[in-house]
Amino acid sequence: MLTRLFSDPSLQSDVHKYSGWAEDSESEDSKMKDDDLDHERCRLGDDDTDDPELRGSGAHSENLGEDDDDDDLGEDEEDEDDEGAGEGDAEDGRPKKRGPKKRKMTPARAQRSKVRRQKANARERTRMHDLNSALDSLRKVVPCYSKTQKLSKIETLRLAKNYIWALSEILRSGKRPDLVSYVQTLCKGLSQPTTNLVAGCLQLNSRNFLTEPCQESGRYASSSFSVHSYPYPCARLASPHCQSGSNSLPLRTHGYCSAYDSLYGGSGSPEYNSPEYEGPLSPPVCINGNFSLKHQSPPSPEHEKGYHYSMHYSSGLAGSRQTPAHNLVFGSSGMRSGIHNENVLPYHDVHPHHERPPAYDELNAFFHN
DNA sequence: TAGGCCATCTGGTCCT
DNA sequence: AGGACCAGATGGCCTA
Repeated sequence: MLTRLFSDPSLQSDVHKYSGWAEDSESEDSKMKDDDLDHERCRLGDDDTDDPELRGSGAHSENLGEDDDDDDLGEDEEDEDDEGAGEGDAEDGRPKKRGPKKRKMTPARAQRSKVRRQKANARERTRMHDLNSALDSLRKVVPCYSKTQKLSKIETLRLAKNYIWALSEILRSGKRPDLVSYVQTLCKGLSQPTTNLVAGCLQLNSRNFLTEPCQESGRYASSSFSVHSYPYPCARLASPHCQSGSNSLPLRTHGYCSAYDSLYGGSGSPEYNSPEYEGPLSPPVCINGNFSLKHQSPPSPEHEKGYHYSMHYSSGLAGSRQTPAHNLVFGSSGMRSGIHNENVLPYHDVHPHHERPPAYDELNAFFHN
């Protein structure tokens, strides 16, 4: 909010005045910005110096505003030592400047400073790009991934934290968690939109909680949230072919898609190579069973063995009735139907092994026991 | 249009 | 001195 407040052009002059006060000098960045012609924030530049050492020199500045009587000091004053500026500060009630005397800003020094600043900017950009790349990598291994509707940075971190926590709890307890608590754990602290997104990715909107007997798979039909009987969704999501393919059920919502898109879209789907998606899928979070990391597609008897405990979505879920009590927090936007996890592409197929979170192997082994 | 999110610039601080 | 890291400031873009 403060940023917003400061963003108000009507307030910016006051903000800069404040900045000048707070930093006991004119705004140095105004000079720095002058050096960067492609940046719009050069608006305050009135000096060709950009050496931070000149901060607090008491040089003239519009930033100091109308109450600053030092404006008439002129540029000559800028090269004076701190004492002069300090006295001026004292008159303004500002603390006397301490520290080494300011060195005169020669053109050579100014040029060096400018280059230094530009290099620092480039490094900072690179650093932030690396950070964003790492965040993208993280997005791909949390239970909800979409290239079209990326989680925000903060939501990615929150979800990752929750995910780690949930997996840790699974390992610690040695039990399959309750579906509801699992989802609640994942979504703890997330915004409502993100919660809905995650729930959608997990195929867990309200209707999923009111299950009808599984009519298609016939395996995990249940009307309860039984840990052992409820068909947990695999959150291996957002396939590269996440399109409303002709052979896919309408699973896509708000730009993300579920594992089912990949299932029904399949490699043979015309949409499979949609340029919209090209990254790896999110890992499975089939907490009701093993993580099926070694599944192959198309399914084979080995696969059946592999996801013996895997989630199976009931087509009946799509049309199932729901009661308000089951609405939970997920809303109803993310409902999908007709989900068969037999068709879920194995995580191993879409995630290079080196990208697989280490926990998955352990968890996979665990659920195979 | 307000608010959220983001990229970028910037100066400060700490460390090598 | 220079690099890494951080946080504040700012403007752009997007969406409800």
